[in-house]
This record gives sequence, structure tokens and C-alpha cells, in this order.
Amino acid sequence: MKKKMFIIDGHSLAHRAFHALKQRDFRTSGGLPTGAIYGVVMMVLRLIEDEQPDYLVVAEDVGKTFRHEAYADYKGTRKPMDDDLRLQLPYIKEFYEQLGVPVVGMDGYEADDVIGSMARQAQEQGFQVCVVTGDKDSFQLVADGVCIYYTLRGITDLVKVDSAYLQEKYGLTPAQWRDFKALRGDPADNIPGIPGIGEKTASRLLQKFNSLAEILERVEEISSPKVRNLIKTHREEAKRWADLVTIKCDLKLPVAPGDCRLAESYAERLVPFFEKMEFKSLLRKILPAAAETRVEVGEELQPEVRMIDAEELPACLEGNTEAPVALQLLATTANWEKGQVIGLSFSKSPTEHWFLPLAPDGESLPAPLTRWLADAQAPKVCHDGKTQMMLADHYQARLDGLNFDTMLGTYLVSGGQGPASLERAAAVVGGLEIPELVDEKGKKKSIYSLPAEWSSDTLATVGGQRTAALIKIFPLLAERIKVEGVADLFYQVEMPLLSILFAMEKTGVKVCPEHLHTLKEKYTQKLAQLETEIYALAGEEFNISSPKQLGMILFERLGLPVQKRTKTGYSTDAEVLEALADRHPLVQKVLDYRGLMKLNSTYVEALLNLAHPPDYRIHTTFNQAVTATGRLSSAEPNLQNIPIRTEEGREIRRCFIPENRERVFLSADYSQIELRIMAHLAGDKKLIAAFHAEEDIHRRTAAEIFNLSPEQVGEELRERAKAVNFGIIYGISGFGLAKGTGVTRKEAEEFINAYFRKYEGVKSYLDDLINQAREDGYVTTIMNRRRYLPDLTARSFQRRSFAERMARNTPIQGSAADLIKLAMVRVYERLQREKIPAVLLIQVHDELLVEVEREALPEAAQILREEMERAYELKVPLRVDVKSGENWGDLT
DNA sequence: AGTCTCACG
DNA sequence: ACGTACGTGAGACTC
Repeated sequence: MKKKMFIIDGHSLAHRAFHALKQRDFRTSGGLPTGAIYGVVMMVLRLIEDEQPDYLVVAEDVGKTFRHEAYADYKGTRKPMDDDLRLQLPYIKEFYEQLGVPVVGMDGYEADDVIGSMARQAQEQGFQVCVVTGDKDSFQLVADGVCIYYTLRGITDLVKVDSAYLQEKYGLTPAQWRDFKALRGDPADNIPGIPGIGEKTASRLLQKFNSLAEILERVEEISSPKVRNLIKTHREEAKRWADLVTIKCDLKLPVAPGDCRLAESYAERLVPFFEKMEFKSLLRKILPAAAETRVEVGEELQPEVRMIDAEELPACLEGNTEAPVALQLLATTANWEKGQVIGLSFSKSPTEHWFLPLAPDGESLPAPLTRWLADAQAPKVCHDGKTQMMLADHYQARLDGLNFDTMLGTYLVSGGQGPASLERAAAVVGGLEIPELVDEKGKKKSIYSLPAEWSSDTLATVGGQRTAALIKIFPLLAERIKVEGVADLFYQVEMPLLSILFAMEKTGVKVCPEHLHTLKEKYTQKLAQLETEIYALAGEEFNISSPKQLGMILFERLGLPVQKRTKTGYSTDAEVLEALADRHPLVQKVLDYRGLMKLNSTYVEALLNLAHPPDYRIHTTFNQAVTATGRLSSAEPNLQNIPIRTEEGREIRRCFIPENRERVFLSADYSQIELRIMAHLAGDKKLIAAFHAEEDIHRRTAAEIFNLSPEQVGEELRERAKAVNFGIIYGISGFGLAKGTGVTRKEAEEFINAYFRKYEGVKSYLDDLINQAREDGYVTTIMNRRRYLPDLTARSFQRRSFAERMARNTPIQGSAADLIKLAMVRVYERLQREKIPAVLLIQVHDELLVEVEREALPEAAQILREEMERAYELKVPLRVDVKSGENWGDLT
């Protein structure tokens, strides 16, 4: 992939911005005009969003140039710059500086020459170069790997100029552009050209003679006597103009293309600038959570931390009953296998900080510490309390009284924008900068992977920075949570869920090692056999798991037709292989090999590596603050993607078993939860009625879109309708549906149209949703969870469409996530209250898996159904299917 | 570190 | 005309 570099013509952009926004009269409260600044900011940010350049640089003019020397009247017709614009130029420059983009100007030269030289260098170094300008002179720079984004009107209209465009629009090559201008002239630069020769004649001449030099040489061949005379009379002038308008591409620039790398975190660096300019809407768009509750920017954290020992702890934490204490455990390792705590940081107030160092190989924690940690009456605030509960658990200690987790708070107010890290929370919510943790080799470290050799003093500092930030930001975060209307979601759902997830992770789920070993042998043997057969069919040995090598075999050695390509070469995914399966016996074997390889390495071997005696229970980690929609995710291992769709895969699910013969698995899954939620959100009468009548929803949809009665719907039509329903949830497109169902795109589009005609409520809901979201910049779920989607206004069709599909899907997927989370809290509390011998094990988005004593099965099943179905009142009933069995693969 | 592929809802 | 289904995590390969 070529590195992409954008070169901006600074003055050209500023002028465009100024004139485009002149009427609006943007000013700060201090009276500074900001229209041009705002325009430039918008144009540049959009450019970055839409085009994703890797490198960015701005070229500027600096005073008089060699062209003025050569031609006193150069640009002589230009009116002096408007004062209002002149005032804004320094701020535009500041914007580029804050953005981290170099601004390059050369004494005696114009921005054009800087651009030309930079473009030349970058092109030679293999960059893909795009020049953004409103100056047509630059068209002469167009080449292989160099194009121009020419600004039309306003601040958003850009047209991409490459040699095809020049050919089509003017019938010229890039090299002819310079001569074209010399002949025709340019009023903007006060270059007269050759009087009497306009655009038409100039372009005709160049097409015939190729260049100005040749025109002058073969002037007698010009058919029109009038034109011939004009050229003859003005030949010296023509040469002069051509020289003058030639852009220099050989300047020695102070900045090399490689110096113009665009930083990843450009957005956050702009906050102070936007505040100064009072760009409120931009602040909200870039840093939704930062807009209102930020304090000061970049305040350094230098807490005074007192080193204490365990005996001093009670005295320090005296009176910790109302106001919470911020807590951070520091560790060298933190996972379910092993956890090694080397110290704890505490902040009681923004000015009181302590650090308690611990011996790395200690077996237990000091008694006063254990007591305080477990004290539910001692309120605490943590960032990612669940990980710290796990760490405490390695020392047989319990963490209770956690009443505010800033990771979950940050997750809610970030609305799917960026990680819910403490560093980011501190910066965005509190304007505080927590320095990055780096070891001697410059490697990034987390607070849970600290080098064992770090001194207590160092640990006290890094821990203190974190708890100091915590104690400062949590009230701001709490306020923000209240304002955004997510207090219920936070305090009633996410916070209680944290402890429930911890309990689920700690319980773990048992796997049957014997069964896994059997599978491993079976798969390994079968894989070896397939391997031999594939080599024989291919006529050579190669790495079947390498898409690159497989591609060579299939498409070059065997000459099979290429179906689709990836960025780097041939695609060999299942879709491609299935299309080729009939054409060569090797292909099906590769498919089988891939399938078995996946099952064996991703599941069988991975699970065996994690299952240890004596209990063979494996412990996942549920991430509560990573997905953009509000779902959980599961990692190390991921227990949310254990196979089930194929019989072979299901065999792996059968390896998950209850602790002993007295217990069974109980699973409860929501039936059609996403479609039910859509019916509710859309308020569509027909869909709601169908769910009230407990109809088979795919059959009903088929009946509607194919104009049949439900009884007339066959299996095939039902499957198609099912795909349409899926499509609606995913944000629908004819192409996507066609791919999902195998019908033509046209047919798919007809299905969608038919669907929207029959379910008008859905249609108008989706339309309104997008309009509202575009205005707000975000979408919400039934519990007010937000996802910001700034791309809804992107100029790029692709990016905008993507954002629109997210906007349609997120309220559905996210509301389903809200519902099952709420249900988990209810189920957990009820099982506790009624002392049912049952524990939650796993959540898989619409399913809960529980392990229960056999004799309590009926009660547990009843509780699951009731609490899940009653979790939230929708306009349609919620339905839950409850099953039980001896393993996760055989549930009835 | 990034790409490709594929498992799940 | 653009080029697509939504949301995840993990293993193997490649550079």
C-alpha cells in the first residue's frame, strides 16, 4: 500500500474558506472574526476523515517572489487582502501547528513552487501525492502518483484532477497545461497571454503541435493566417509567460516528505485551540465527552505521595465512609493464571495520596488491607475494578464497596469513540495528562505489566498519578453521566453487572480434557491425511494455511479463475473456494482442511492449553467497555464464538460440561430479540401485531413481501425473508442482501422495496432515525446509551454509507445489549435472594448459560424465563427459550 | 504490526 | 457512480 501524502496550498484554502463563509460573520466573544479559520478547520478535518492521508503538509507564500522580479505587474490586478482575513491568518497557522502539520514557505518563491518540489520529492520516494488547491496552475504537476484536488465552490466541493480529467475536460496533457496558460493568459495573475488567443485556440494548437516550443518552431504550419500572425508577433512574450508560469520543482526544502507524518491522536490535540476559537460544535463533534465538563488542558499530575506500610493504613483511611477513596493496584502480571501485585496507590482527596509497596512474591496481603478491601461500607473508586478484583482474588482477598468505576463511566460518555482508558478519561474529562508508562527499552507498559525491578519510588509516582487523576475526574464523570441521561444505565446496570461478570469469570466453566484430547487426535490425523492428498493434487508441497501460497497454487499453477482480490493479492476465502469447488478436486479438500484447522487450533488446542487440573475450569475475561454498541465481548479465551452451526463444530461445544453429575446446564436465549426491538423502536403496527400473535416472523415477512398467505410460504421463500430481516437489522443494501441470499441485486432491491411498502412504520422510522442522527451526531438505545457517528456528514459516499448502516444497526444491537445486561442483574439478584443453587457462567449476546443443581432445575428455569422476559417492557412481548442438558452442545 | 480468514450473535 | 451487509476475538502467516 502506497503511503498517501496530501499537500495543501495554504493561502488558496484560506481564501476559499474566507469567501465561502464571509456572509456568516463568525466571531469569538472577543470580536475576532473566525469564519476563515472555521472554514479551513472544517476543510482540513474533512479531508483527513475522508481521505485518511498518512502524511500532510501545508505550503505557504512568503512575500515577493522571483516572479515579481521578472514581471513587475505579476498578480498586479489583485486587490489587497481583506483585513478580516489578514487577522485570521496567524490563527490558521496556529491550527496547523496544533495539528502537528508542518507549514513550509520559501523566501522568494510561491506556495506553488514549494508544492511542486515537495510533490516531486514525495513522488520519487513512492508516495501517492494529492495537492489540494484552488489554483489551476498546479494542473501542470499532475503525473503518475500525483493528482490535484481542485476546490470548486464552498468548502466541500472538491474535484479530483488527474490526467484523464485534463484530457477529457481540456484535451490536454499535464505537461501542456503550462503552455496553455502562457498562450491563453490568466487574468487572476495578470498574465495577458497572447492577445486574441483564448481557451479554444490554445487547446487546439497544443493538440496539434504538442508543445509551445513546437508551435513556435512550426509556426508556418498553422492553418489560420490570423492565428499564425498572432503567434509570430508575440513569440517572445509567449516564451516569457511560459517561463513565468512554470512551477519550480527543484527547490531545496527545509522539510522532507518523511517529516510530515500525521499523528494518530490529532483530534485531542486540537481541544485547546477550539476552545480559544469558541468552536463549540467542533469540540462536541471531535470530543463529545470533552465539550462541557473539561477543566483545564494538559494540567500536569505531580501528586505528593507518602510512602506507607500496612500498619499505617487504618489511620490513613480513617473516615472513609461517605467520600470514596481512589484505589489502584499495581501489578507485574494480571490474568486468571497468575497475578502479582507489587503495590497499591490510594488517593483520599486531590491532595492526599499514599503508596503501599508490597513484596512481589507475597502469598497474601496484609490483614488491615484485606479488611479494608472487603469492607462494603468503605466506598471506593477504581478504573477497571473487575481486573483489580481478580488480582485481589489471587491473594484470597475480596474487593467490595466499589461504587464508581471510571472505566465504565468513560465507556458510557465516550459513545463508541476511542478506548475507555484512564489516560483518555483523564485527558478528556479532566484535562489531565498522565504520562505514558515506558520501560528501559521504550516498550509501552500497562499498570498491570510493570517491570519487577522498578523502585518503590517510581511505582509510587506512577500509581499516584493514576489515583490522583481518578479522584479528580470521578465527580466530573458522575455529573456527565447524569447530564447525558445514562445514570440508570450506569448505576443500575453497568456497575452491578461488573461484579456479576467477575463472579462468572471466577467460577469459570469446566471442559472435558479427555473429550478434547480425542478430538485433537482425530483432527490431527485427518489433517495429515488431507495434507497429503492436497500435495498430491497440487503436484507440490506448499503451506496450505498461507493464503499467498494457496493463491499461487490455485490461480497460477492450476489456472483456476480468479473470483475476487484482496488488497495484497488473490482472495481465497470460503466464498471463493466454494465457487471453485466443482472445478478441481483440490478445492474441496482445502475447504475441509481449513475447517478442521480452525477447529483444532482455535478451539481444541487453545482450550486444552487453558484447562488445568484439578478442576479443568477455564476462566474467560468479559470486556465490559470495548464494543461500540454496548455488547460485551469475551477474550482469553473467547467463549462467545464456540462453534455450533455445523455438526463437527458442535462436537466442541459438547466438551463444555457441568462440574459434576449432580449439576446440569441450563440455557435461556431470547427469541428474535433484535427484530422485536426493531418493532418496538419503529412502532410498526403490522410487525407489533405479528409478535403479539406469536407468529413465525420470517414466514410472516415472506407472506408480506411475496403477497402470499403464511400457509403458502415455502421453506425457500421463508429463508429469503429471513435474510431480508437480517438485512434490515444490518442497515440494508441491495448489494449486501444479494450477496447474503444469492439472488440478483435487482431482486434483492425489489425485496427491500416490498418490505418497506408493507412495513411503513419501519421505513419511516429508519428515515427519521438517520435525519435525527445526522443532526445530533449520535444515535441512542432504549437505555440512552450513545454512539457518536461523525461520519454521517462525511463527503465520501463510502464513509457516509458505512456510518448510516451503523446508525441503523446500533439502536437495535445496543438495545438488545441493554436488555440482556439488565436481565443478568435481575437474574443474578433473584437467584441469590431465593438461594437457588445455580450460577451464571456465560453470556453470548442473547443467551445466558447457567450451571444448576439438578433438583433446582425447574425453579432456576422459571426464574430465568421470568426475569429475562420481564426485564423491560416493550410494545411487543419478549420471549425466551429455555433448555437444559448434560453439556453445552446437547441442550433440549 | 498488519492482513487474511473464520468462529459466534 | 461510488462499493457495502452489523458487532466481536483469535490463529496463522508475512513483512
